[in-house]
Amino acid sequence: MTFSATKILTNKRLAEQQCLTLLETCTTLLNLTQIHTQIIKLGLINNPLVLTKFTSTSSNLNAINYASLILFDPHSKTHLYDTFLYNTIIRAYAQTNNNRISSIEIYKKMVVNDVMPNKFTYPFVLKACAGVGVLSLGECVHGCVVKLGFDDDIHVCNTMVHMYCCCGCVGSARKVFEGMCVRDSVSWSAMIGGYVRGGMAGESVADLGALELGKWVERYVEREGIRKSMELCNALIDMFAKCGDVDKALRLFRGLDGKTIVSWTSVIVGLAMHGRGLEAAALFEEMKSSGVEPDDVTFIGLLSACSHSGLVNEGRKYFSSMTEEFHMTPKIEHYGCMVDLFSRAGLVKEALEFVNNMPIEPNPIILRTLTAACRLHGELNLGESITKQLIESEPLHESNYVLLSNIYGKMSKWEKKNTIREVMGEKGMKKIPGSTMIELDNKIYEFVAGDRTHESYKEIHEMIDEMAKKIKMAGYVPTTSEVLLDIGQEEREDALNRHSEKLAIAFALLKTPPGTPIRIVKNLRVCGDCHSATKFISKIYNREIIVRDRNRFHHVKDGVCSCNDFW
DNA sequence: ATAGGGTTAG
Repeated sequence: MTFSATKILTNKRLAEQQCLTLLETCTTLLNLTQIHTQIIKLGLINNPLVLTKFTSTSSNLNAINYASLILFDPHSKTHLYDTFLYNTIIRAYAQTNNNRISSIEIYKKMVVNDVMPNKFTYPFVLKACAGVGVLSLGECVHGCVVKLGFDDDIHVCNTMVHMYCCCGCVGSARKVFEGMCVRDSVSWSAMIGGYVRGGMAGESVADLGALELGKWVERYVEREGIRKSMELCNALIDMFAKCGDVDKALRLFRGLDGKTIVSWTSVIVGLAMHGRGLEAAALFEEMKSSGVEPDDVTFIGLLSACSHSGLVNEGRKYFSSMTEEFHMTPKIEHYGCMVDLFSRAGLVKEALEFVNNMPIEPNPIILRTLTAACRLHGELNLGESITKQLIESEPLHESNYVLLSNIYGKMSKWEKKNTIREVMGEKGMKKIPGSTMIELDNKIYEFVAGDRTHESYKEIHEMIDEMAKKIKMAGYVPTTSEVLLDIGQEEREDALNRHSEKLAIAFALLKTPPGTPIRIVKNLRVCGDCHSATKFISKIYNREIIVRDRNRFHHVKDGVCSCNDFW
């Protein structure tokens, strides 16, 4: 009797072990189905170890899907482990790239089935919301957190900060952050990361103030003696670089001991944004000698650094070193960087040849880079044909139409250009209007082209006229060919003068004492004419002008821009 | 048995 009981027990344990081993090696859905049958047969459906294993095979989407089937399997009576099981499945989905929405679906089922979420549930759910980026959903979850009283948990709050930041709502993130009674280094990294990304997303309000805010954050962290973890330092480096003080970022980086690949990559990317390609390349070499292996992200940073500084040969060299020296397979992103490198440097033929010889199909992003280069360097027919293909493959992507319309503008095919605009109108698409922001005396001002609503409208326009006269005398030639409208020369010049960059600069010249640096933020890429005019203005008015573009910084001083005209 | 933050070209 004793013997057989032991035997059954041993068998059970053996079966359990067998299932665990099977799950360990399982790769396909078929295998999973078989294992599931086995699990039911062996009566292991309520075995927590087996179920955990089932759900934690998270790298395998099939396994996650199957695990969620098990959860709703009529054979399983999972009362004891309900919350835990839901949590593991929610976590598994939250960690995938494309199935975060399932994570939220499971959470909803959890609520419907009256299974109580616990404080471990919410970081997963919020992470999924952050990944999906839907604010309303996140807000709803926030409401549940408050209702259940989990808003006093530091982990939950940290993820809420992260979630709001990812949804582009830095203000709400800040509110949660302010409401926390204890903040640790994770809270700060999440908040700093939010300000940085807020800037990148064009939520310029955050990022204009961010340099001052950043300094304040650093002082605060120092004063409170908050542990400066590697993640926090890397977030600070990234923030200072993206808020315009790349030297500060470099100093912080130099002071780090135990630099990780993320630290190196952050600072290389930072230098790239500021057009300091040679320094980025030098740092890359230093990194190699210090024994840190570059990864694919490092190469994106490095190649974009070459691209933004016009270092074509270096870019080529580094691209081939990826395969030859580091035995990596370049991804579509790296090919994209190379196309961008050639395009910026005006080597349209090389760019085209490169695309034709690529071992993978170019994606729409690469094709758009190529057509933009075609437009800029006069290969209009080629540009037209590629853009038409793009519209066919992505009929809902607004920038394809803008590109084609601009190509027709450059060809002076006004009728065709108008047709495109009409098509866009019919489809309810609109070109994003260019705008420029500036912060003066703690107030944010936003300008759009031809703005007449501003209180100082008259003064600004007088200033612009004066600016135009002075810089023309110094040799500025308005690039009227960039005005893609069917109008005469004088009207073209006038259209250029009403660009939002020029309005903001004129306003700053009026309102700030001589010699003060001017910091402005654009939502799109800076236009060629404004770039040229800014250089002249910096010299004549003796001002340093720092322009933050959609992609990068331009430090304009004494008639020279840090981008060396590659952007 | 289960948790949070940092790097990515156009």
